Formats: sequence, C-alpha cells, structure tokens
Amino acid sequence: MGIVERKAKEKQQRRADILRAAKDVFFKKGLMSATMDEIAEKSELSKGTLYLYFKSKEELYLSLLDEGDRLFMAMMQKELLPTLSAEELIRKTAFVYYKFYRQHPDYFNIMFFLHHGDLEEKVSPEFYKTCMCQAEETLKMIESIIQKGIGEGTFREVDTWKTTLNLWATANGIFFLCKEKGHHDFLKGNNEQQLLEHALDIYLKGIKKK
Amino acid sequence: MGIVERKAKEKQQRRADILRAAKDVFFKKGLMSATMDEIAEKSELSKGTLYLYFKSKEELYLSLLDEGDRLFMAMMQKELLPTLSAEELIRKTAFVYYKFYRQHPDYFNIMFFLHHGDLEEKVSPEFYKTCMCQAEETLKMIESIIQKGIGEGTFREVDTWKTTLNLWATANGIFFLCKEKGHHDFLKGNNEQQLLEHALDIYLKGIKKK
Amino acid sequence: MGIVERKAKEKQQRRADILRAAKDVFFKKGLMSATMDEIAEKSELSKGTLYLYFKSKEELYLSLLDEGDRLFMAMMQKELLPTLSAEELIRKTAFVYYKFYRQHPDYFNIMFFLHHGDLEEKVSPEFYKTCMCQAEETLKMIESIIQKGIGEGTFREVDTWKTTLNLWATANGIFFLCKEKGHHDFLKGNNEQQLLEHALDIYLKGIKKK
Amino acid sequence: MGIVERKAKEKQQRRADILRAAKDVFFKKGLMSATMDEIAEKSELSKGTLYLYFKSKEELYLSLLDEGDRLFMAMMQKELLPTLSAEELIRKTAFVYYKFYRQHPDYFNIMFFLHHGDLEEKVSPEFYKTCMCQAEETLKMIESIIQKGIGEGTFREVDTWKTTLNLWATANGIFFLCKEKGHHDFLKGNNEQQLLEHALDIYLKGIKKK
DNA sequence: TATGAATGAGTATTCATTCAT
DNA sequence: TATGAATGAATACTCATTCAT
Repeated sequence: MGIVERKAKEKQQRRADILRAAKDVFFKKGLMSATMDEIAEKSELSKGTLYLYFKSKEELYLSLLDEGDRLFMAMMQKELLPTLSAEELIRKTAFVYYKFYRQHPDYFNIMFFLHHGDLEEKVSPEFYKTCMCQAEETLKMIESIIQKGIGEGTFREVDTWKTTLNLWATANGIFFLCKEKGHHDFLKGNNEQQLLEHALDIYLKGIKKK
Repeated sequence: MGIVERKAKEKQQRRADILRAAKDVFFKKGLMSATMDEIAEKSELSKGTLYLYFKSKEELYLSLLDEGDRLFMAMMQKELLPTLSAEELIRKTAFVYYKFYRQHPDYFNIMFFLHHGDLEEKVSPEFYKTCMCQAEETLKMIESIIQKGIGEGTFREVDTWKTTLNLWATANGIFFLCKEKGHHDFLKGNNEQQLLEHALDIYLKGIKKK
Repeated sequence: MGIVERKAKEKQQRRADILRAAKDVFFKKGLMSATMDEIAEKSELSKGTLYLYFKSKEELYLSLLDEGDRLFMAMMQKELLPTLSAEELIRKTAFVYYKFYRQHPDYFNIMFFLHHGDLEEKVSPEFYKTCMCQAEETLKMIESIIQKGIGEGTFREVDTWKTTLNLWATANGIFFLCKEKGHHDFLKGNNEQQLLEHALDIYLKGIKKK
Repeated sequence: MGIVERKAKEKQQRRADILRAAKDVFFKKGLMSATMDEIAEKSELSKGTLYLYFKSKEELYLSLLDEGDRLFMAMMQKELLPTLSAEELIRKTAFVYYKFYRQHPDYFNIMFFLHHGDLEEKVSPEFYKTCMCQAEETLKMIESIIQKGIGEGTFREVDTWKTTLNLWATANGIFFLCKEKGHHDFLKGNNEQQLLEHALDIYLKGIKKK
C-alpha cells in the first residue's frame, strides 16, 4: 500500500516537474518556438517521459491553464469576503483579476491561443471541454455576485448571465488591448488598471438602481 | 505609357491574386498550419513569385489586415450618417462592427495574432507600425462620436479616449468569447449580437446624462 | 556495464557509417554539390540522425580531415625509422606524403576548402582550431627532422620553421598544380612524383652544407 | 561603319561594367555566397543582360581570371628589364608575383577554385582551356629566365620546365599556406615575403653553379 | 516506468536561369 | 539588344513523436 501511494506521489511529482519546466519554456518562447527538447531538458526528464504524461505538445501547453485557473481561484477565495457589498465584490473581483493578469500575463496567451483555433484541432475534444468547464466555474462565481446585488436591491434586474459575460469580455478585451506595447502607443498613456476602473465606473452606473 | 500602366495593373492583379489565395488558405488552416506551397498552388503562381510580392509568410498574413481594415472602413462610411444622434451612431457602429465580424470573422484571428506577440518579432517594425496606425484610425472615429455626444449634451463629460478604448475592448472581448463554439456552451444560448446589445444598453445608460 | 559499452560502440559505429557515406558523396560531388539527403541515403540513416552526430554539413565535411590526418600520421610512423639520416628522412617524408596524396587525393580538396575561407565562417571557431592544430603536429615532425640534420652537421644552420613551411608549401603547391588534369597539359608529361623529387634535389642541395 | 564601331565599343563597355561589378561582389562574398542579383544591381544592368554576356555564374567568375592574368603580365613587363641577371630576374619575378598577390589576393581564390574541381564541371571545356593557356604564358616567361641563366653559365643545367613548375608551385604553396590567418598562428610570425625569400635563397643556392 | 536514439515528414526561402515583350 | 517578372527546382535543417531496450 505504501508502495502504491509512493508511486502515485512520484507520478504527481513528475507531472508537476514537467508542468513547471513547460511553463518556463512556453512562457519564454511562445507555443510556436518552444520545443519539447527544451522542456525535457529543463525538467531533467527524457523526451519520452513527457509523452508518458501528456499526449502532445499542444495538450501540455493547454494543461498549464489548469494551473492558471487554480491560481486565480485561490486568489479570489482569499479576497472575496462575504461581508462586502455586491458593488465592492465586483470591483474586488476585477482588481483580483487584474492582479492575476499582472502576475501571470502569460496565462492569457494560452487562453488566447485556446480560442484562436489552431489549437482546437490538435487537442482531443474531451480535454478541450475540461478546459472550458473550469473557465465556467469562474464565471458562475461572478454571476452569483450579480445575483446577490439584485437580491440586495442595489442592482437592477438585469440578465445575470449576459452581464457576467459582458464583464468578463470587457476585462479580457482590455487586457488584450493593452498587451500590444512598445511599437506604437495608441493607448495614449492609459494602462490596464485605469481602463478597467473607468469601465467599471460606467458599467456599474448602468447597472445600479437609479 | 499604355504599356507602363498595363504593367502596373498586372502587378496589382498579381498582388490581389496572392492575397486572395492567402486568405483562403490562412483562414482555412490558420497561420501555423498554412503553407506557402499551398498558397502558391491556389494562386496559380510559383512560390518564388510569392516572395517577389511579400517578404515572408508572416508579412503576407498581416497584409490581409489591410484589406480587412479597408473593408470595415468602407462599411462604416456607408452607414454612419451624420444626421444620426450620438447614441444612434454608437449603436450603429457596434452593429456595423458586428456585421463585419459576421462576414469576416477570420480577420479577427489576424488581429489576435498581431497582438499576441509571436508575430511581432518576425515582421519588420515599419510594417508592424503601419498595421497599428490603421487600427488607430478606427478608434479615432469612435472617439469623435463620443465627443459629439458630449457636445450635444447627451453624454456626461467622460474621458473620451478611455471610453473609446473600453467600447472597443468590450466588443472585441465579446467576439473573442463567442468564437469558442461547439465543444461546450458556456454562452448558454447567447450570441454576439445579444451580448453586444446588452453591453451597450448598460454602458450607454452609464454614459448618458441622467 | 556491458550494455553501456555496447551502446558506446554502436554510437561509434554510426558515426563511422556517416563519415564513410559522407566521404563517398563529398568526394564524388564536392562540398557544394553534395547534399545531406544523399549522404543520409548512402549511410542508410535518416537525415535527422546525421544532425544528431554532426552540427552541420560543413562540420561533417571538415570532420573528414580528422580521418585524413590520422591516416597520414599512421603512414608516417610506419615508415620513418630513426636509423635513417636527415636527408633520407626528408625524402622519405616527401614520398610518404606523395603516397598519401595518391591514395587519398580528395583529402586535399578539404584542406583547400579549409584554407579557402568560405568555410571558415560556417564552422565554430573551436572546431576550426582543432583542425589547424592537427596540421601543426605534422609540421612539427618535419621540423624535428631538419633540426636533426643540423645537429648531425649535414644541414646548414637554416631557420628550421621557415624551412619546414617551405617544404610543406612546395609539396602542396606541386600537388595542387598537378590536380589540374585532362583539359590541357601544361605539365608537359611531368607528374607529382617527378616534380617533387626534382624540387627536393634542388632544395636539399641548397640546404646541405657545402 | 561608325555605327558598327560604336556598337562594338558599347558592347565592350557593358562587358567591362559587368566584370567590374562581378569583381566587387565575388571578392566580397565569395563564389558561393555571391548572387547574380547583386551583380546585376551593382552593374546597373538587368539580370537578363548578364546572361547575354556570360553563359553562367561560373563562367563570369572565371572570366575574372583573364583580367588577373593581364594585370600580372603588365606588372611583369614593366619590371623585368633585360639588363638584369638571371638570378635578379628570378627574384624580381617572385617579388612582382608577391606584390601582385598582395594587391589582388582575391584572384588567387579564383585560381584555387578553378583547380578545385567543383567548378571544372560547370564550365565549358573550351573556356577552361583558355584559362589554362594564359597561365601557361606566364610559366613560359619564367622558363625563359632559367634558360637565360643556364645560357649565361650562372645556373646548372637543370630541367628548365620542371624548375619552372617547382618555383611556381612553391610560390603558390606559400601564398596558400599564408592565407589562413587569424584563428591559429602556425606561421609563427612568418609572412609570405619572408617565406618566399627564404625559399628562393635556398632554391637558388641549389640551382646556381657551385 | 523511463529512456533517448532514431526517425522522416515537413517547409520556408533562395537564386540561377529563362523568355515574352 | 535589354529587360525584369516569373519560375520552380533545390536543400539544409527542425522537431514532434515513436519504440526497442
């Protein structure tokens, strides 16, 4: 029994090692330029072993999302105190999302690639669905805040899921827009945080009861 | 003289031929999976000729943006009548953008790749900047609508550029979110148009004076 | 242990296989016209494997020099008996070099390319230096013969290194001259051996005391 | 008639323009890396025109030898005064050859390539023979000096053609040896001139009557 | 389970040469 | 004669994936 447990633990460890190495390499080079060789070397495992734990390069790449989601969820649960008002919760959520984006901007690349399409065909549908489900969890959490706001009487009776998707889309759209840096500043000095706050100011004004 | 003109015309034609073929192939396979061989075959030109007109695969890919921008601008100018109110113009713009997105959803992939970064390193900075400038033109048009709304006294005195970027980010974020289809419906039946309208309803309520 | 040894042996074997195939192809077609595909086919290994053992086409080409140097050194050590006089040793060396040249005239092509320069830029400096050092070993051996001749009192007190380089240059110059064959006989019936002997006759007369 | 002459002159001019441009490019990049495009651009002629004057890239390359030979011959005739003794003439010839080599080291690359073989197959035999004949002219001139030395009674009755070839081979061998520079100094500070002088000292001592 | 040697299909790019005008 | 647009064959090198040990 002890042996079985240890084996299972070792397996988890290997998986974690590979993911850590993959993160380093993918985030440094990008999906296209990263190579399995480099990941194998960095993880101090053989290339063959990589394929024992992940079906393909693409699936390994997407597996990093898991980690991202977990990280984000953890950050959220620490900060979203139930004593806060709905508006405060919305603002807090946005801020945590922003903080997460600042700390791990590369997870967004994965997300973008996931939606982009080139990847979609190279990953098994089951795996793909798994990724989606996790994203949905996050969205449900946001929806519950909006429901709470409506319940409290602070928010108008908006369509909660539509509103959730809008908020999510806005935040992502802003982060995406701000990714482009350096060559040409059409942001005119605005950064993610400022834009996000401005968007919330207006959006909340539009949601809140008179 | 006639001869020079005809040559110039032929050259334009070739360029157009290549772009058309490139669009077909890139939009079917994606940047990564598309091959220059296939584009050459589809354009009924030799591979060498492709490189006579475009420096690299990446530059050819981005060159499709040009066309997209032109298309969008043309659609806009046809629909945005100056007699409309600011709110109507905003809604119209969103609708035109939506229509454009429906007709040419693949142009968004290019945009996503452009912002994503892997491409940034493979294209000359000048060319990159050109792409960015064209995007800015569109944004300026939207800003002018907001300014008009403020001038008319319909909108509150919001930061016009921030608001512009927010609207833009929201639309893109929504389209981006909705791109994911088929495998798992976290949209719960909502489509781009519905989400966009819902977002505008709320956002405009937040902007408009009392 | 046995397993490790066998693996190492197999690796050596592969390397040898590649070198043999490379020799065939390079010597038949020349550096420029030879292709890695052909070498792969001839070695009955995949192209990828070639690159597992050699960094580039150029490095593979130069690696043949190693073999040439070893071959030459082996021939020398068999023939240069220490009982011979300095003059006999010089003549013997020249004769061995000539024999080597006759048996492996293609190694000279590599040497020519090595000095020619186009290659210099395509090979890592370390590798390049290694090639050079091996050539120097041969030269040192010749110098020691001249020093011996001076010590014996047979040769005048000439500059030993200059003399070494001169002898070497002369032999190479002759071989190089004679390479040109077939199209036009400006050699007027002279061959490498005759020219080399004639050169030695005169050169040794110029070196020997009185 | 005047028209015919002018046309002929223009043709010569074009040819010269191409050769000049070819020299620039070939000597800067080497045979392998130089491109016909660059030569066309530098000569301010179209690529097609290049092929009107030269059959192929290789033939254009070798055509530069002509010019080299002419240059060398001209230098020789200016310096080789008939009043000089045979020994002085030999030394003078060597010095002129050295000067030529210093001023136009790149012509040697062509010569080396010519003999190397890759080129031999890509050029028509007639053209190849022409190149060889010109080299022979130079050798005949050297032979005549040796004959003069024998006639004067200064030199022993050596085989004049063998001796000629030996001298030529020695000089070329030395220049070739010295081409390798930079990475590893097995020359130990010796340069072409010093080696050439040392070789002549010894060789002439071996030729001269007692 | 872990290895890592071997694979070989896959591809962007180059460039000498041609030929219609 | 001069052009230069078009060609398309040619090739080095990569890298995800497999599989015998």
